[in-house]
Amino acid sequence: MPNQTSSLDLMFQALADPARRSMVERLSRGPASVSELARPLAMSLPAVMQHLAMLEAGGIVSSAKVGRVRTCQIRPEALSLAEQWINQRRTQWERRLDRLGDFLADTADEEDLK
Amino acid sequence: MPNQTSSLDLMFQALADPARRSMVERLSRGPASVSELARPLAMSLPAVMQHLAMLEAGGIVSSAKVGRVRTCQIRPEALSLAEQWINQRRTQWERRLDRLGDFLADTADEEDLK
DNA sequence: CAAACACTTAAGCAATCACTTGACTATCCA
DNA sequence: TGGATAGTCAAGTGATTGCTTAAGTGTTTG
Repeated sequence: MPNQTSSLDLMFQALADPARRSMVERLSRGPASVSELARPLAMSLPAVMQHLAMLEAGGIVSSAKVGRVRTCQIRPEALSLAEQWINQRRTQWERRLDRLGDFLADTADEEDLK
Repeated sequence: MPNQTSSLDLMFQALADPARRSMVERLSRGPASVSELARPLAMSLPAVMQHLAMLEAGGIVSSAKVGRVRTCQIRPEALSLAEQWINQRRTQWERRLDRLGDFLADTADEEDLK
């Protein structure tokens, strides 16, 4: 059964692998070529290319080729999209806990009046 | 070759599926049973159980069974871990852009002196 | 021009994912 | 007690991942 993949799917999927996160960490310090990204990773170049493709599919990285060198960059808008999704869930949950706390406090006050 | 999976792997992996994100969205409004989580999803209960297992493996959700009902909850600490990782990469990139901007501005100033 | 460089493509393989159906096991309620 | 309810286990299937090796394609550089 085919997964209908949204942009958040591809984004989180892209971040779910340590090799890809290490590439993102490297890129967060500035642009890099494919072989620079590959250097610290214990795998073949084609493997790195495949990871790069997933990062691009997730919108997290963009790249362009000049001569024989492909240079890669982070796309921070994409990262902030993922960040926002998580943040919204977390704060929604925390607001709920606050309301629950208020409710319990009110109930306690009413108890005090007795 | 076995993937040595870290907690961030499992976390992002857990968030990379629309069914699982919909479960998290539901849970961010408060605790729910397994069948409540399943109701809006067009899939069998066992499928939902498998998604739940991945959410628990990622530390995003915890659950406990009382009588015949299993009640699930969000674990916001886990969510904030993922949020922090993303936030660190994004801000590191943005700081770099700022420094680059300063450098270019300084260079322009020196040009002005000529 | 020829060799080195920086990728790129293709094919293949084992492991994991996202489901399914078909049992089965405990509650809970009348 | 006996049937509905809520969940669980197991096995199987097709698609996707995460790699590999082998064989290219363009770009510099001596």
